[in-house]
Amino acid sequence: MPSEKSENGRSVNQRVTIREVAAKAEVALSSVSRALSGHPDVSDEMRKRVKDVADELGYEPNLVAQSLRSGVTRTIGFVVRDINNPMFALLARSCEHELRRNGYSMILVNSDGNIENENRNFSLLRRRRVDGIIASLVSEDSPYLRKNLAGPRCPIVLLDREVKGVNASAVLADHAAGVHEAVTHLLKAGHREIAFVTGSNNVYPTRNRLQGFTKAFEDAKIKMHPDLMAIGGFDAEYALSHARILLHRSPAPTAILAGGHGALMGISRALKEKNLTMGKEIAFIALDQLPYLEVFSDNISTVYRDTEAIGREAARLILEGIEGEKPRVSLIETQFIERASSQGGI
Amino acid sequence: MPSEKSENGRSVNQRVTIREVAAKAEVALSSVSRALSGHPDVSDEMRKRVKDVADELGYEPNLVAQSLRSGVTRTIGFVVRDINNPMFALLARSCEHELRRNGYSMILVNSDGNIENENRNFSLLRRRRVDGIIASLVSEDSPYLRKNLAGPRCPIVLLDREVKGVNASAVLADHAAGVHEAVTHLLKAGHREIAFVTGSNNVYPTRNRLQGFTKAFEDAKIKMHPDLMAIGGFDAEYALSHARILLHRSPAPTAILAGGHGALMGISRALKEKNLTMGKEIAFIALDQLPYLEVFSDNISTVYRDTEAIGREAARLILEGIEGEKPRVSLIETQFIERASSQGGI
DNA sequence: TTGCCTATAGCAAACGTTTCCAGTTAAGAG
DNA sequence: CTCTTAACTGGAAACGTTTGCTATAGGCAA
Repeated sequence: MPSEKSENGRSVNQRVTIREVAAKAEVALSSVSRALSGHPDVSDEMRKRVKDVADELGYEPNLVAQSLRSGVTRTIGFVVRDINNPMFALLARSCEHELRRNGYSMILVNSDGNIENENRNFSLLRRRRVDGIIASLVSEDSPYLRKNLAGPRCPIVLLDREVKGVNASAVLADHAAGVHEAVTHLLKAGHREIAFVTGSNNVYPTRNRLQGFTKAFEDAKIKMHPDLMAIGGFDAEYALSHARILLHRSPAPTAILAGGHGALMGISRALKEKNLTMGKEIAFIALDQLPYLEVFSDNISTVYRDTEAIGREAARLILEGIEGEKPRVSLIETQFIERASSQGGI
Repeated sequence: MPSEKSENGRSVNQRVTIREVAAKAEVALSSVSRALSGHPDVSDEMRKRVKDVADELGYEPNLVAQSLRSGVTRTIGFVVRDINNPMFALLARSCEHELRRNGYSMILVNSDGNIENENRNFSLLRRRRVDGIIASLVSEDSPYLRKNLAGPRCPIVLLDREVKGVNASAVLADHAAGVHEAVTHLLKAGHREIAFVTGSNNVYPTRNRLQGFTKAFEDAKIKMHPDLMAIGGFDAEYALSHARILLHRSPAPTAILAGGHGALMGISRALKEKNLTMGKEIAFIALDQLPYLEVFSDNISTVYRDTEAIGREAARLILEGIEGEKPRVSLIETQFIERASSQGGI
């Protein structure tokens, strides 16, 4: 009968360890470790012998034990503000790709837009002893922030967030430039009643976009209407209800800017309700090139930024940090891309 | 001057360990461990004392050490075939949510549709000693498959894949039913030249959809045209080139089915090239309710399955497996949802 | 020949937990 | 009053690696 072959005296269920490799190769544990990890103090003969035995036994090093001993987990934590936003999928993907290329794995945790969850996520990553954390924070003024950004003894990269006084790298998009370009375009086309729906200004993108927005008006020496701004929520519900209100205003807005995925959803629903078509009765610009737009709505004007580049850059910054370099801020450019939806309305 | 306070005699850079908690509370290491892990053999007084000291010192257990000792990592590996498919984002998200709710973290690795990458990914997860693996395989006949599915000493859940003779759970969608419904609908509307573009049949969804497709013709006692099927690639390029060919056939197809994200992309581009509008000159059905369709293309008829439910179910199956239950297969229903795009063409 | 250096190998102590086992105390039973 | 038992507590050995230190051997210069 084909017995549960346990040649080496151990149960077949046990995974093979460095100890068994050492025994079979008749060398010391330390030699196996060195031979396999590429340590210089190993003779060619020893290395070959150990590698052969390791292959033969199908030895796969225990990363948990390696981590405990060496203090390095080769794992990066990615805290994402709200994974509902499809941009994050793209970003996380390119980031993971770059990290894996460098021998790191990524643990992705989602805060669902909630500060308490975010705090728990940071704690989890600290307990897991990740080598670095990439974070898209829910807000820049959470009470846990100091602890979470200063506490961990690992490099941190913030995505599109500005937190003063912490020693973290950051990837910031230059939203202001793109928005400035977009709004200037609208003003030149004769628009005056330009509405703007976006999330609250406790995060950098909102503030930065606002800067570009107001500066465009200033540069054109045109007075803007503060009551056309709905600054307060990134979710579709907020955008929907505020878009409804804005559309009932008189004079009605002739153009409308959507800050992010939720705003895009909400506004497009509100427009449909009132039977308004983007690019005809009203000009529309999305302040983010959301990935799904490429597919079916290739007529939507956007302020574009290269999301995959942001992910890659975040990965590079965290790797730099791990190698001991000083934190730094990396600026990503944005650009207004004119398509059909920003026509009309005038 | 505010010196680098090192009250406990250790460098401030060192993380606090169970040892320091034990010292400060003047109890044994083992008592601290038991008190914090909820072990029953601990007096109330001891538990309080330990917890107070732990809080005071800001002790955060080292999950790496816990894992090494206990053999449990509370980590699930998620091998995804190709994260380009936006459905996976949704699926992974709901899965991660369910896992985190149960105290598990998820490591997501992407195979980019490549068998070698997939093999490396499995190896990585084994070395990380994950407690379970959820996998969407590149193909069902990769040479590494036996090793990767039988090798790891942990439960496995396959997503929409059938691999005979391995002891794994699976979440399978009942594509056949939805496709049967969709094709029957088209046949009743008078369509005869129904084209079908999808990935190769070395994965279950293709084979299963094909079953539903042919059975619908059989049940209607109508002969189908095999030359209207393009079975071979999930990527947009494949779909584009084959859709072009199909559209030049004579008689031209009056309806076209897209199997998955890539097919949808490719076909819609081909239609645009020929200036054909879905629901007018040609009927169109997407064999997957892709998340972005809800947003702008709410007129696309689809065969729907609840992607988030699939993610949740995968999480539950893996947790079951960890608790020692036998692997099992869970079937998810699909359903034809008629919208405007499946009109016309006749 | 002697001494020193280099290259390599082995031993054993970590890393931070959990858990088995044995010991202590106090309470309850006889 | 003694014995048994229950309820805890402490000590120490794991878990599977890496790594500092020591030992050995051979080569080479003096």
